[in-house]
Amino acid sequence: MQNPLTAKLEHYTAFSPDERTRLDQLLMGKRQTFPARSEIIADGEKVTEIHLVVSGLAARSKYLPDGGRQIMAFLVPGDLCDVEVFVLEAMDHSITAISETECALIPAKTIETLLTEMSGLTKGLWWSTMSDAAVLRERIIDHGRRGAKERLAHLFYEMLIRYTVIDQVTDNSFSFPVTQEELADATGLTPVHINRILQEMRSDGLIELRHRTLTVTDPDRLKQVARFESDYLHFKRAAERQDRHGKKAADLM
Amino acid sequence: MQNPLTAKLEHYTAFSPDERTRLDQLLMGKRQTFPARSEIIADGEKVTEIHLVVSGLAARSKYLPDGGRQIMAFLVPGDLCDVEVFVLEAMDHSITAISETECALIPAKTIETLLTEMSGLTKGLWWSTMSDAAVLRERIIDHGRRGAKERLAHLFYEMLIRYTVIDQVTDNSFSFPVTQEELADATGLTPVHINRILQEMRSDGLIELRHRTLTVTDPDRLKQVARFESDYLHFKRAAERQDRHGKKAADLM
DNA sequence: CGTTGACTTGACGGAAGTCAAAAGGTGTGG
DNA sequence: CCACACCTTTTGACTTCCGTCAAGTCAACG
Repeated sequence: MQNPLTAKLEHYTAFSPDERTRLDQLLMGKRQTFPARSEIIADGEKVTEIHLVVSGLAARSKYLPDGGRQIMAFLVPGDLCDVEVFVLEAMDHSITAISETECALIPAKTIETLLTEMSGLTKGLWWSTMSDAAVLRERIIDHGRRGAKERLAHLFYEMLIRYTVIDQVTDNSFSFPVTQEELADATGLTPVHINRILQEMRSDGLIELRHRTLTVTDPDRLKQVARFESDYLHFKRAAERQDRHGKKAADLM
Repeated sequence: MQNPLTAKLEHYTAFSPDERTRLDQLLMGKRQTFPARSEIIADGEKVTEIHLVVSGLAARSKYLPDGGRQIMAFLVPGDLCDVEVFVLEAMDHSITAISETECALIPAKTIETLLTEMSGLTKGLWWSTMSDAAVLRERIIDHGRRGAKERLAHLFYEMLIRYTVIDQVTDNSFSFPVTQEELADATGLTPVHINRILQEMRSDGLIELRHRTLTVTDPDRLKQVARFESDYLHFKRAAERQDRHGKKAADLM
């Protein structure tokens, strides 16, 4: 059978014979087979090899504290499990085998070489893509497994962090000029329902949203309500470096 | 104020002074300001410049045929709007300004240079990230704006295409060894509800799901039920090249 | 043939949607 | 400075989709 990664990528572009050979060689290395229902990569794991699905079926999923589970994507042959190691300190979700799944392992060395030969801009663009994807994954969990109030709370808390990172938060307040209808569009709820939940959150003393400004009255409790658990925005390094912005952002997580 | 892109990326890694200078220079070029509620990038547009939000607030969103709208992500200063042009023929969603938003435009030339100096593997990895993100975005629309039946239908149709691309579909049938509970985890529904919907779909003559094999009895109608509209998997080039797999995959879209 | 895991069925409850109308803001032009 | 239009927010009554709980069936396998 043809290399499924090349098969997939050729739907996007044509490769030179040389490039194709190199891609094919990636699958020639170490292989590992995982039985059905086993964990290919655990949540929180620090991955050093990239896993590529060669046969079988796997899922990118997240286990929630309440025992629930959200599958964010199915991985079929040709799909990569953990490209995000380029950015992430550790996995922010797990990869599980649905049926018996065989993976090709692409060694860390190959990858590190790539990183060093990349320009700062390339890295920046790529990281941007990957951290966006992390936010998207979290939003899927929101929509799939969290109630309306949790969902809104989660969105607000996420925005609090993201605005903190770019240093535009003062006294837990920041400009967030969205209408209730736009909040509805973002959370997959209706404007009417958003309105009712906002009232609840206000009377709970969690937030204020007035004059296009969001004030997080009680960040800790908001975080709790949101079940904001994972460090999915991956600002760990910032926390370690303890720089000006980093310290503030790290405090929130 | 500091360059918001650098500010954000420095939370991930340290840059050399040289790299930082080059990143900063990106924001020194052309700028464009978009009024509130205007479209920064239209769905279907072919973008030649990368847009970086410098100030204001924008949203990555999709307008649905029924007039509804799903916001998939908010874009704050430092966020890139359209890195996906590296893979996509055209945007599969639109970017709209929520409040007045200023963007820095990174010219096509800068980008093309990057592409040529990238190795095939790097491209492969990056594309993989980006097409995964496209699938994630579609899943958010599923969860936010589609009912249970549409959601399941959409998942099935997506899997049909993805398995077709890697040439593992015969007679609209392919191995899809998931339990109803796993389908529930993937769609954000309950196993019980999945069961009832599957029964409906079976009696509608849309699909069969038995013995770990999914048979799409009526692909056209399944696609309709799923409101599967966008070409979000971006196999256009395959369609153009009319190769063996491509022709089949293209027929589905 | 009994155990296990997946699937099926029914009765009931609740979170969120729908529809419709009123109230509150905001900006523009007279 | 008022009046008007328009948009956003708020409120209430009613509906529906989907979740919950719980029991029961079916098929595979040792």
